[in-house]
Amino acid sequence: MKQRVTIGDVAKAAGVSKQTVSRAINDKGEISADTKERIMQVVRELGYRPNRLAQAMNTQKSFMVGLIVPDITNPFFPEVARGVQDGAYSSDYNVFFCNSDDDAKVEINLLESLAAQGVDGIILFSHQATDTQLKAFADTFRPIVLVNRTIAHPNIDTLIVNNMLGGEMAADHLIAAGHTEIGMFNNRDFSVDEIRRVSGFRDVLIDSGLSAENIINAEPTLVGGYQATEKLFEQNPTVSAIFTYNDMMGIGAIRACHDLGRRVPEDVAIIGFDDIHLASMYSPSLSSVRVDKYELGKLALRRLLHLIENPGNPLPPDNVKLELMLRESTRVHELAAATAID
Amino acid sequence: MKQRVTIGDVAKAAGVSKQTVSRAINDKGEISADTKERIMQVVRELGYRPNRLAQAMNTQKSFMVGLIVPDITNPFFPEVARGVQDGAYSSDYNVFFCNSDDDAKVEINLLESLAAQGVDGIILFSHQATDTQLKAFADTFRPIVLVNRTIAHPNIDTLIVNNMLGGEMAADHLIAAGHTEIGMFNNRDFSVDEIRRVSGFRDVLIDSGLSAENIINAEPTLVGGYQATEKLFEQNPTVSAIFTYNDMMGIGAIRACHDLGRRVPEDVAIIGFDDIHLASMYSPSLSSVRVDKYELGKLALRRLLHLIENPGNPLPPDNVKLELMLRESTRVHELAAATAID
DNA sequence: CTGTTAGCGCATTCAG
DNA sequence: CTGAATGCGCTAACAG
Repeated sequence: MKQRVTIGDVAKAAGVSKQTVSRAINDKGEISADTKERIMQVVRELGYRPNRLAQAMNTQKSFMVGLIVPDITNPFFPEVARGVQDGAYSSDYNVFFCNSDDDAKVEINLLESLAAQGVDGIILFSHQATDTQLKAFADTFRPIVLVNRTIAHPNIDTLIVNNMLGGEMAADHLIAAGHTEIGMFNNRDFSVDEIRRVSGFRDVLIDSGLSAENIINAEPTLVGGYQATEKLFEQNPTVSAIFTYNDMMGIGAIRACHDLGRRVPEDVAIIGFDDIHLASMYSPSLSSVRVDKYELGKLALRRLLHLIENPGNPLPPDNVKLELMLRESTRVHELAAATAID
Repeated sequence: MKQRVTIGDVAKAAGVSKQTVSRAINDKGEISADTKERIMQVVRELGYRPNRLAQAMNTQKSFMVGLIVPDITNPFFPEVARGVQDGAYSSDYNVFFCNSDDDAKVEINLLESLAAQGVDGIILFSHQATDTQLKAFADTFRPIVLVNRTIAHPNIDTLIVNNMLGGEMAADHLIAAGHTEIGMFNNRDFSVDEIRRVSGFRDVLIDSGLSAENIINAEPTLVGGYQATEKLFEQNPTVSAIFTYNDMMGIGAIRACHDLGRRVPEDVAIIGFDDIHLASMYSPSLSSVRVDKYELGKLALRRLLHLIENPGNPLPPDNVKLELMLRESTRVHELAAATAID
């Protein structure tokens, strides 16, 4: 294989020093317009591209960032990742998009590995690592943007979705529709901001004098939602509505209802969370609290890049839009055919 | 922020030279057992981790690889990515998992960007860039493993799924079930190995004396499959079965049939390709030609790492398993309730 | 405006 | 078995 062309090759071909080439390509420092033009000409001819690793050695800036999520196969996260990547690419960054398997040990390993690899910062969705672990890591690292979790640390910034509000929106709707026995599926892990969506939901039930006991903890996946549904109806066969921690659980729940001979929405209304693309294409389509995932990714990246440039000075808190999308899974009296793709 | 500890810090603390530390951590070169033990002790105490960027400068090996796919939000690819990443992590590599948007320009940009970033190799799912473009890139780069596409070039290795066979399996089944008017949804782009799944399917139809004209080209997405279905039935309302390029199109097709008042499978049988996790959870569940995605990712990575270690000597061709998964979308006489999660 | 020197953190020569 | 020099490709700090 041909060796990649270096700054030295360009310098030689242009008859100048390496430094001058560096100045030309980085567009800084004074340099005469025509030598610059001449150099850029050579750069183009030789197809030179600066070696980022070498650049990173001096500048301590690698133009790499990490994105760690618990489950890369949950469609929510790839949609977030698109937002992160599009933002990153337009600022000339590359993104390590990593899967932690929702496992504390893997999370820490990934953090350490990315740090050793030299990333300039990390966007982290973490449920498992403890505050202490994350703080210890942050001590020796650079900016981290933590999503849906708050840790007080100079290197850790936070981006929170108003999950409690989302839960309340869903609860208000189901109660207004007349449901009195309502089930909730929560992520099996808690103690983080994210599960506020379920506690927000639950608070509304309690305020309305309804039972708030029908909670099942399970994996936030298709299978988790499926099994939680079986369990729920074993415990309480009279439930007529379910609110799920995310859409994957909601879809699993629809499928389970189908297999259990309970019709959705006639017998059971279901509302999910996230509004992944699939929610509107499922059959019946799934009502859901929409999170603007692409925007969420873009915002997280924006916060991170800002912190990289301005250590210790995070942007003012962002607001991620939420919207209750009502579809067939909560709709009884309208015709299914009226629902198009959205 | 505390500065990350370097090899020099360890050397000083252990009272030896940097070289000796280097030897200790890399476990090569002769070094006495007890000085090594002493050094490793200090390494642990200080929490030292070698800086990969610096290592890469000398060794020309960054322990980073790229994975470029056309659509990160198609669940097929995250499942492949898991295989790639799990393989990579166990060999101490990090993976840039990138989305090309199925756009030639983006593909090339990503390739160039990853190359500048210093990756040791790239796994590429590409439909858009031309052979010429890819060859030109490969000329100045390192190993590439191309999936489902063949290009003769010393730096380009190939991993092919036997798509033609998969198509044939699906066709055999539908014909045996008595279908005579069968639609096919193909990826809008062609000329690559991957679309052989549809041509394999088509060949069987022709050999059986059936019409092979009901082909629609569309985006390989939910919406693409949805719209293709509308178009297909406009053109030929008598079609009783559809084979789709991938599962996303298949699910879009089921949903479209539902909205068009055609029952699946009673009026229309549907078979997809890939067997993404969702296929078995959709309602009705989608029959599909299963590709072992995780294994595919692992194999691709294995081929790539082998090529990184042994330039120019690819492994013998691999065989990715295929299996026809029959579910509700092609099943008329069995009870839906009989289908559990699989 | 341009060239020279130095060094980022590490591994690969070599001496000792 | 260990230490001292040299350089990976590039940029920052100086010279000139």
